[in-house]
Amino acid sequence: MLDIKLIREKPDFVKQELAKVGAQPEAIDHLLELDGRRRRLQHRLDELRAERTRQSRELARLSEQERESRRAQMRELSDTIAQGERELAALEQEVEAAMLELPNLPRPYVPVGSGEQDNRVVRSEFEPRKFDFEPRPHWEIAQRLGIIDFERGVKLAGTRFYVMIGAGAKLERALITWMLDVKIKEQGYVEVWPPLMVNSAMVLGSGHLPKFRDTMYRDVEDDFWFIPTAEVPLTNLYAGEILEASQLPIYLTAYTPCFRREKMSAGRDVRGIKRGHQFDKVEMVKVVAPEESDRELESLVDNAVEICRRLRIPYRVVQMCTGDLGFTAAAKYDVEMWAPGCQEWLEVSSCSNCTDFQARRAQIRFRREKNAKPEFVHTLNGSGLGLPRTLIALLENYQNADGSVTIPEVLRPYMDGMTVIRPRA
RNA sequence: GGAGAGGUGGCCGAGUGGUCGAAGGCACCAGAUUGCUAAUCUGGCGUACUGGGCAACCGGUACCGAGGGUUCGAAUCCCUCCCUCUCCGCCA
Repeated sequence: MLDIKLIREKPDFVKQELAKVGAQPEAIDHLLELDGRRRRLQHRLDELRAERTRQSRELARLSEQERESRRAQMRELSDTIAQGERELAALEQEVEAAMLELPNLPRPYVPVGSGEQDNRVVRSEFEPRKFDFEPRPHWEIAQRLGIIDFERGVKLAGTRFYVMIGAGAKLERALITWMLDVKIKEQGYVEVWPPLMVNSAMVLGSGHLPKFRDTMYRDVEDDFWFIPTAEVPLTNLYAGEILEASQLPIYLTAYTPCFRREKMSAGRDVRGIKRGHQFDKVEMVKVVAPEESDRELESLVDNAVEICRRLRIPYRVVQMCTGDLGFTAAAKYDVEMWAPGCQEWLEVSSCSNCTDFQARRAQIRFRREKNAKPEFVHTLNGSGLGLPRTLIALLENYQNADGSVTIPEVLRPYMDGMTVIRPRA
C-alpha cells in the first residue's frame, strides 16, 4: 500500500512513477476525489459527534422532565450522525479498495523499461559446460533414473503433479537441508517452520490479495489460504506489531511447500517439474530499517547467489526494469540458472525490496527510540532457492553420457556419501 | 463438537449506562535530589484520522477482541462471531 499523504501531496510524482511500472495513473485522480469526499465527511461527522457529546453531558445533569423535552431533538442529531457514519464507512471501504489495487513505486535507481526485454544482466559466473553428447532435458534424465514418476503423480493428484522416489526424494531433501544449513549457519538467518495455511488478513498483508486471488488455493469452509510462498507467513510474522530498533534487522528463513493454481500459466511449461501446483522452496525474508533496505537487497541477492556458486552451476543475475517489477517490489533481481537440456535460463530466485509497501498493509512498524513515533519497516524477500528449478539445473548440468548424474560435492554429505545416481536395474 | 470462565493501554489490574482514553500498580522516558550498587520526589508516557501552529506543540474525533443492536448517551445492557483457559467427548 502506498502512503495516502504522498498521493495527496505529490499526485503528479505518483502518477509518473506508476506509469513507469505500467499501472494506470488515472486511478490516482479517482482516488483523490474519493479521498477528498471522505475527509470532508469525516470532518463534518467529527463536529457533529463533538456536539452530541457536549449535549449528552448536559442532559446528564438535567432532571428527567427536562431531559424528556430535548430527547426528540437529540434523537434527530443521533440519526444524522448514524447516517453519516454509514456513508463514511462506505467511502472508507472504497478508498481502501482503491489503495489496495495500487502497486508499489520503483526505487529511483531501477532502470526504466516496459517489460522483460529491458531487463539487464548485471552479473554472471561459470561458463556453460561443453558436452560431448547431446544433453537431455531433465524429464528424460529423471525418468531413466527412475527418480521422478510423472504418470503416478498425475494419477494421485492430476496434471502438474509428480512423485519423487528413491534417490530423487533423497536429493530433494538433501538440497533443502543443505540450503537451510547455509542460511542458518553462515548467513545469519533464523529458521522458521510456519503454518502452510494462513488467514486472509495475512495474504492481504503480503500483497497477494486482492489482486492475485485466482492464483491461490483456499479452503471454502474456513478462512484458510494455502501459502503460495513462505514469504507470506514470514513477512507477516510481526504483522500488527511495533518492534524495537534493536530487534532489526530480522533475517528469517523457512523451507516450505508452496501451492499455486498456475491458472495464468495454463499450457505453459507443462513438461517436467518447472511449474507444478505444489513445489518446495527455501525462502528468505528480511525485516529492516528503511535506510538499510537498498543495501540489504544486495546482500539478499548474494545470499541466493551463494547457493548457485557452491553448486557450481552457471548462473546470472538479472535486474528487473520498472515494467517487470511486479506488484509489491520497488526493486528486484532474478537469479537464473542455465539448463543445458531445456536450453533456457531458469528463474531459481527472485529477490525483492518491497520497501514499506507490505509493512503498511500488514502494519509492521518499529520505534527508533523509546518514545519515538512508530515508523514502517521495510521488508525484503527472496528465494534461496526454489527447489524444482534448482533440481532441473542440477540434473541437466551434472548429467553424464551414460544417463547417470553426478552428485555435486557439497551435497554428498547430505546423500550419505553417494557420488553418482545411476539408473535402477 | 458439548459445558463453564474470560478477552480493558507494553504488562498487571480496576471499572456494570453519563466529563472514562479509561483509577491504581509495574515497566519505560525526562528532570530534581541524596556524596556508594541503589532509593526518593516531580512530570511525562497508546494508536489512527483530522483542524490549527504549518517544528519541539494545542484542539477535535474514533478505538476497552470483531461486527451489529438498544439508548439522548455504552468499556459498561442485548445479539452474532472470533480467540484464550479449564473440564468432557472425539480423533491423527
